[in-house]
Amino acid sequence: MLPDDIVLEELMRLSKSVFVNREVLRPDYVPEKLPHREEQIRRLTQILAPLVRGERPSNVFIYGLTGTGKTAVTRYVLMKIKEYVEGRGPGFIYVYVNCRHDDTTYRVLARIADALGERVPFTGLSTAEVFSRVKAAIERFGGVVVVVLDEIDFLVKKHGDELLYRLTRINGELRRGKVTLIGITNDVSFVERLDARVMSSLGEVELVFPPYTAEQLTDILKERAEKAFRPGTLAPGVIEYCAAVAAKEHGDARRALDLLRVAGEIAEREGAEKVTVDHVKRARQEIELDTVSEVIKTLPYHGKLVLAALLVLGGKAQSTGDLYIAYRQICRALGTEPVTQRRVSDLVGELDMLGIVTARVISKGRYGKTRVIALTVSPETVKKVLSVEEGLREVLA
DNA sequence: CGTCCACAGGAATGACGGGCGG
DNA sequence: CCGCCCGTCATTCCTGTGGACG
Repeated sequence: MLPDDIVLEELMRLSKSVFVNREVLRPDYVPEKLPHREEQIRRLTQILAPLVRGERPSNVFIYGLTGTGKTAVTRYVLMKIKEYVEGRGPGFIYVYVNCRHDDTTYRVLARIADALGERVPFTGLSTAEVFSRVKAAIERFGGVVVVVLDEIDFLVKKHGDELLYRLTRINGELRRGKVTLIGITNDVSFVERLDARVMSSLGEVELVFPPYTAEQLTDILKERAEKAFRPGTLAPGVIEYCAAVAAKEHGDARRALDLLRVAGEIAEREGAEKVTVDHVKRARQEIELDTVSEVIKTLPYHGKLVLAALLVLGGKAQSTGDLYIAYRQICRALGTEPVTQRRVSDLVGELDMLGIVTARVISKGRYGKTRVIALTVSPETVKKVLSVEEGLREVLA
């Protein structure tokens, strides 16, 4: 094929695409406009304004459910302040850490070190060593370091608040340089479990992000769709449908944007002229399949078996004990040594955290206290993903 | 109104593999 | 290469508890 033909073919293909710029719909895209978050932007800017003078702002604690714009607003405001400060005064460094991904003390510290230009090995050092390296790096830098700890509840759930405690006290130990912490969480109950000393320090200022309504989601989607799609490629009602679905799931803008993007991708794959509501419906299924297989992939082997046991029970178990019995049967069928009930209890907790199962503690009075466990995704999806696993196809049949 | 069930979930511990500094 | 430290999966032992039953 001649280069000319390649170019022509590619141009033809692109001109038919429903997208002009699909990046705009990606979750990590920081838009120029953040509809219905004006108040939060204003507040956060006020709080962080001391950065302009090279001074340390108060620590900030931000609450709000997933997809309510916490991360986007925080990054947006910090980016803008950084641009403003550029060449105008003392600079500052900002570090963004997602604690869902970096969920150990070590990894969080390594992230901070990295942003300060201090290379830290993957593993091998003691956390105390990394901590003192971070401190040294901050003193060398000498300015304000803003540390954003997103989804901070993950870190605390797994490793307690020790790191937080140390970070909130770090300013007293530093001879030069200052640290401001921005903690972000979507788990409100998490606050109660936090040490009072940490909370009073971390929560010097608090900021709340309410969920979006369906109408607000529609605005957000319209805004982005204009940049993402070629004009006239969205069938009527598509945006409203995405907004309605996401509004039902606690006003999650990320979900709404994902839905729209994947629907577009499906339409494009089929060479369709327009994105329709039907594409959105299929996008829902595809997204569910993706998230479920992603989650299951990271699960320990016995975690998968526990999930299989739940499937055998029709997607819900009245008690951990019931589930454990079903799990043991699966182990027997596979000739695998079962783990203890204590361990299964933790695995259930893990599945709950990952959001593919809900586990509510209930008390049945005289008949004990247990957890009622139910699948939150469609059993077919889980079955499809689990069937890939060695020997499980037969067990599930 | 106390008891007592069926677990929840914390704490300590260990085996294991991976990775680094010295 | 050794010794140390890490994260992960798992065990053992344990204390705590909401509320129906007696």
